[in-house]
Amino acid sequence: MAVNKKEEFKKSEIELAEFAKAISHPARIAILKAIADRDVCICGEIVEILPLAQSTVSQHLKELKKAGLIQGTIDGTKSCYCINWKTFEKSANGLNAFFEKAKAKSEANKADCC
Amino acid sequence: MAVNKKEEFKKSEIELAEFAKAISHPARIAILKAIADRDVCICGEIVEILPLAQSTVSQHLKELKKAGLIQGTIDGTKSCYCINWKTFEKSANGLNAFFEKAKAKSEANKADCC
DNA sequence: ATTTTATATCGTAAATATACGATTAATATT
DNA sequence: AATATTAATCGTATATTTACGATATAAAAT
Repeated sequence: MAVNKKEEFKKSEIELAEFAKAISHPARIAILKAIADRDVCICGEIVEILPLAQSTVSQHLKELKKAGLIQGTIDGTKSCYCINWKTFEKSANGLNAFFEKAKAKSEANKADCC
Repeated sequence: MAVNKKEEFKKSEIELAEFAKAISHPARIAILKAIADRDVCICGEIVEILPLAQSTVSQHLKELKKAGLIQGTIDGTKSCYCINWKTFEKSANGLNAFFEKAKAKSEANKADCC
C-alpha cells in the first residue's frame, strides 16, 4: 500500500500538481508574497515575519527552491532570496491555462446536471 | 512537534493554500479534467480512466468535494459528479490575483539581486 | 583568536496523505 | 427473493509533510 502511483499520470498533470503542491502551504504563500513585496531580496527577515522556527522556514524555502520558484545566493552570513520569475510565470501560466480550458468546456456544455 | 501552525497565517493565505492543496495531486487534476471534459457528469467512468483503485478514487473525489470544487448527486446506483463552477472560478481567480499581484511587484522593482 | 550572527542541515516526533482490500449500503436486474 | 452493480466507508500499512531543537558551518564583528 501507499505505493506511489503519481508517475502513472500525464506529465502535464504531474507538473501542475507539483506546482500546486509547492504553494499548498500558507507559509510558502507568505514567503513568496514577502519576497515579491520587497525590492531587495530578503532572507532572515522572512523568519521574523512568519510564526515559525528558523529551521522550519529554511525547510519551506528549500521546497520553494526545489520547485524552482525562488533562487538564493549567499551574501556574507546572510542568505538572499528572490523569485525565479521565469519558472514562476511559466508555472502560473500553466495552471491558468488549465483553469481556462476547463472553463471553456463549461461554456460549451452548459449542462449543469447535478 | 508537528503542531499545526497553519491557522496562524492570514485567511487569504490559508485559502489560497487550501485550494492549491486540493489540486496538488495528479489524480485530482485528472479528475477535474475528466469531469470538465464531458457534457454529462460522469462517475464510475473516472475509475476506468485513472490508474487507481475505486476506493482511492472515491477518496480523491471526497477531497475535491470538501474543497467545494465538485458536487455529486446520486442517480440510482451511480454517482454523478460535476464541477462547482462558482467555487472553482472563485478559487482560480483568487490564485490568479495572487500571481498577478506578485508579478506587478516585480515590474515595479526590476531589481534582480540574486 | 574568540565570539557573535545567520542560515543550513540533521535527527526526530507527530500529523497528514496516499493507497488498497474488505465491507457496507442501496438500487437494479434477473 | 436472490443476485449483481455501483460507490461510499472502514481499517490499515506506508510514505510524506510539518515542525522543532540541536548542531554544524561559515562569515562578521569584537
